[in-house]
Amino acid sequence: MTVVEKVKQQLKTEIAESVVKANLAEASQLPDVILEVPKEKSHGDFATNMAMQLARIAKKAPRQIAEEMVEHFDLEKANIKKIEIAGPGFINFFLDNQYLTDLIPNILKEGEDYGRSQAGSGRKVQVEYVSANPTGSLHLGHARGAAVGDSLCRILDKAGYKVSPEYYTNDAGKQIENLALSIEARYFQALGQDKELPEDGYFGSDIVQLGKQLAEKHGDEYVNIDERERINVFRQIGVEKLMENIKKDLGDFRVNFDVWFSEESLYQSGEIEAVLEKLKKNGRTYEKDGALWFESTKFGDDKDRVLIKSDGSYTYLTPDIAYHLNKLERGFDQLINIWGADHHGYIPRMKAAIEALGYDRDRMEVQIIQLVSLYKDGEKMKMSKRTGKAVTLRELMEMVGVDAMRYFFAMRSSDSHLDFDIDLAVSTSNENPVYYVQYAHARICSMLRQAEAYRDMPIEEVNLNLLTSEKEIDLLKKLGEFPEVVVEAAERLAVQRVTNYAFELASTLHSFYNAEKVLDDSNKELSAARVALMKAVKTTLYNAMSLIGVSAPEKM
RNA sequence: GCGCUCUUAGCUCAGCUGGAUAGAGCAACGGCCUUCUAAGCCGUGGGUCAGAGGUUCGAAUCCUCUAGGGCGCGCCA
Repeated sequence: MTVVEKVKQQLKTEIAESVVKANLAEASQLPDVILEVPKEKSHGDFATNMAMQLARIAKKAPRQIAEEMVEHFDLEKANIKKIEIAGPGFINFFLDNQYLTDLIPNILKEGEDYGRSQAGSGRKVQVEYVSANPTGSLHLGHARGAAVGDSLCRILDKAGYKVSPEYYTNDAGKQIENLALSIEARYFQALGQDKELPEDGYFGSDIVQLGKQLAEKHGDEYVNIDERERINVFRQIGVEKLMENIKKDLGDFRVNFDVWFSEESLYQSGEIEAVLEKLKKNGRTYEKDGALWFESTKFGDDKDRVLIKSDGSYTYLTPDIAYHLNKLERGFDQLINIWGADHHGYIPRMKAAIEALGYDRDRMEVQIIQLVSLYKDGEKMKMSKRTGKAVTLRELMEMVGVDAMRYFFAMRSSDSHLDFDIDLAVSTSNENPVYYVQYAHARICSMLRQAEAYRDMPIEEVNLNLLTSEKEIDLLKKLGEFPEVVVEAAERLAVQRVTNYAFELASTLHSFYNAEKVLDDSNKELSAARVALMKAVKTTLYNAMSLIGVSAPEKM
């Protein structure tokens, strides 16, 4: 438990006890004690709305209740300097903030682990994201999903969950057939022969390249073999090659997976057959018009879904159900799927399937990633995977750099549209928030480089009680918030909380920097204390930035 | 048409699951470098939280309706 949590806990206990002591309510009737940090500084360090909540139970006016509570407070025990009753019945607490300086030795000791907590109590969470078909390069939409998914994994891990990031490779089915046919066509074209691409083929330049490479490497070796065999070979080569590219792109984007799960493996292991059997046995299927249907409407879907088409092949849904059963059987407490906005209509049927298989539908949680619109020179760029004209993750990475992309994608809540302004992301101006945060880190590093006399001083020898100015207390408070921010971001799957926090901490630092001088030879004791504070800020900034995959430069 | 979702300052968005006078950044305007990095700081202006009802001590937040945007609604994937 951090110092801040201890103090808050203490205060909550005091609040609860004051209610009981004042005979306002029985301990059993007591609502949860809510402590908030007021927006307005003049409203104290913490505030509670307990008096208002008790109005009905105690049958008294809130302000009257507040007064009776205040009479029964043990100020010393709860570290309180001053109490005020304000507004409709808020009780504002002004604390002796000296306790905050204890944060510094803690942060320095914990280092990269500052912010880590046991909030998730080791619950096993699987996060499946990106999962793009190996039929081309990753584009902008995937990039946002990748950034959000990876950041989320890092945050969940920090908050004490046991996280398993996973990529589901759709290496089977019709789209892969089309990929093979597209490669075949490009291969023939590279050999100077005429060959049409299939109607739903992939027109990307990477496929053209691949066809050319195959022609160069293997000549006409594949021209005269059996067509089935040729398609098979191209399918394998295509999946392997494109997955290789995808992995490379993701790696360079600082996104890593523990598990790459192959759809094809579900066919080979017989799990698709097995899940169909299970659904049939549970009486959740029926036959109609020569197809096998899943009664998903019994579980809240708006229409039933076909599992086996009348031509005998599976729909997209079928292996996906098998995949989700596989995940559930692996014993995860929670499955988090990160899907593009175009798949949101797919959620009810997947939840229906999970329920039909006998699991709690809420075991699976879907985080929707909304579309990204790219702007360049004030103009909106359109993306389309099929025409091959899409802006790819790789291209954008080369244009604006990983840091800017990761920051921008982690900056907004993922369920709202994002306008990505390329010119803004590359600009090295003050319009660019990435630099604002990085600059704060670099600034501290610069100071530490010059702080030879203090930077290696053991923390026990530093008089931290000298840190009493308003800006110093602001910084300390902000530092203390970090662990809670991580926990909240994890619980609500809200990556942007961490980004906003990093921005706020940077802002508090810049403000402090302009108000106070850290290195001052005429006051060495204070300088030493401030250097220690700077080290703590540096560590916390670094940790926050790591969570969203943004680098923390030492010089800019 | 039905379902999901979004609508907050001129622009892009936060808003801690119901709290006090709704906040940032950009843009606009005015200040701050003989002092540790001015990619910074300080200040000013800017709002019918899309609209209308409701729930209650209290609503941007919860419920209903309306308007507008996005996405989805295949024996496609």
